[in-house]
Amino acid sequence: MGYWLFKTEPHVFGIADLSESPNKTARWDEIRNYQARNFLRDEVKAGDDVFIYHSQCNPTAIVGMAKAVTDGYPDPSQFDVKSDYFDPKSSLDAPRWYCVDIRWLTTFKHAISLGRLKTTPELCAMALLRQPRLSVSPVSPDEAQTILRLSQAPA
DNA sequence: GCCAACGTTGGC
DNA sequence: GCCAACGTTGGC
Repeated sequence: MGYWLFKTEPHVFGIADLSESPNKTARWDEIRNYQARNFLRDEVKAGDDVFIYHSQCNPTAIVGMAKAVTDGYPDPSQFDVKSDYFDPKSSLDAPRWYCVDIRWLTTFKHAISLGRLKTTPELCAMALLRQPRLSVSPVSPDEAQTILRLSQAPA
């Protein structure tokens, strides 16, 4: 079972939107970056755990967890001519973009700020810190355990 | 709002 | 296939 980190801007869609209807799933879509796409298409599997990270806010932080309830599948928005995310170069035969459905699991009592992540030695190799612009990134099992430990106590 | 880093596009 | 120009992201 894998661990991932998904980034989102909370003023658009954040952990509060996920937890609002805890039994519903949310489609994590509109991702238009090839590296992130490759993870969604090839590696994200139903049952994987997903850390949710809030960007473009203060403080930026890992704020909770969700669970992937599907494998990655073609993002419908790429076929919707009315969508801003419509991609004329994509086809049903050869979809270019992928998405995944997730369900809220937990909202951390103590969000883990980017500053705290950066000063935690066990996390120095984290993809989030190495490639800060990548919106879907892998988390190793060791990193996941460290993040869970940090979430249990304030900084 | 600024700016650095990074990703994408398109002419050649 | 290179690379300059341009667009986007995201921390601050």
